[in-house]
Amino acid sequence: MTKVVIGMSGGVDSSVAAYLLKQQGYDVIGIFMQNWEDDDNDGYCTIKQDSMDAIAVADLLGIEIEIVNFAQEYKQRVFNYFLEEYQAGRTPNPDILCNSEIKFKAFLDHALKLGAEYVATGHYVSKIVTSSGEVLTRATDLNKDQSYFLYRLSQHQIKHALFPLGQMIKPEVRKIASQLNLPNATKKDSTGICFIGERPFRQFLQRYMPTKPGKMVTPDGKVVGEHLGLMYYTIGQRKGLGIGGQGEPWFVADKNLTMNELIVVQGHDHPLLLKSSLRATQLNFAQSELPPSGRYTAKTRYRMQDASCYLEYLGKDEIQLTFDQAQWAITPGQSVVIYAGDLCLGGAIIN
RNA sequence: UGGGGUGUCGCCAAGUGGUAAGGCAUCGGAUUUUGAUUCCGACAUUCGUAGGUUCGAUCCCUACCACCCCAG
Repeated sequence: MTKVVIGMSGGVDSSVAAYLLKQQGYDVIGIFMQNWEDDDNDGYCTIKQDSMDAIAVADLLGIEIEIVNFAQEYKQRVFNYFLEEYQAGRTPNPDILCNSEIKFKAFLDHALKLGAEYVATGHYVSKIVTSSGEVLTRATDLNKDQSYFLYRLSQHQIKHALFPLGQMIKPEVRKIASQLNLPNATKKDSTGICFIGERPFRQFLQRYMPTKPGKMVTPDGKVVGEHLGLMYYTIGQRKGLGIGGQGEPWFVADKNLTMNELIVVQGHDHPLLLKSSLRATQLNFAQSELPPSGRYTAKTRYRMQDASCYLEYLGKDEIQLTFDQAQWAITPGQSVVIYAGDLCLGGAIIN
């Protein structure tokens, strides 16, 4: 029997995924990953509840479950980067790194050591084999598709991954869960930074980065408010600026690091919020051959529609994408993920 | 000091003798494995203060206060 280690988070998705694997005849072992250790008791920590749910589900399904702690690795490989990026005024996506560094690295290594052939998760994504290797493809449930978060996986990582939910749609998953009487059948979908969870974000960041107040200015230099520190804001952000007064809402359009100024503009469709091209580095493509220059679609943020664009290489590790239609709030630190039809080819980090 | 103007929710801002629009901000919720966007909901028994006229005033009158502008 092929051995599979599945990451069980305590949520419905990974629970049903575990069930499906078992149905498919795999030798399934569940592992609950603890990747964050809270140094305070602010009540946002759901690890205890989640691990109990995972254990309850494993019991019900009749599979073994083990708890492993990757908090060390998470801090070193994900969280430090996360903080560095914020310090630099960018907006990182830690969950993408968490996937490539923890779930499909530390965890994968652990699984391989246990003699497993595959690691599985409850992600909504599929994969197929092409002449130049295995590639991820969009999930059947386009609404839940998580290929964006997994674009950094390498050939080796994809090869050893199983995604039982790739062809499922969420309502089916919920239905199976309730038919099985899983305790988490109606548990709310989790959101928030993976493992850190939902908590007041600014407060959380403030534990690691001191505030550094400055001015909020319009593109022509008019001071319209005060900010607490450029790292607490992201391009396209509207909420939390506190600028009242006349007319349309205000959005963050840019940051001036040297002046410590936040550039804000009024109106959702302000031209400064729309850019038709971008450059990105830290390329990652799964297949052995780089995709040739040409037309693809790409998304600049999770939950954005991917848009058609032209890809060209500016160097060994830099690409430029030119979109047919300007994209809203392209943000340094975020990832662009490139698709060819339903194939998720890979992507890079926006500069 | 004389002349003029203004004073409505944190900020803009309608309004009228008949019992307070809207927008921004804020807060709550929905959506979301990046607290971005988007969406929904809440949000002035009260209209600078004190009197008066009136069945009834935020809107009319009087005084006062505050701020702004022009004179000086």
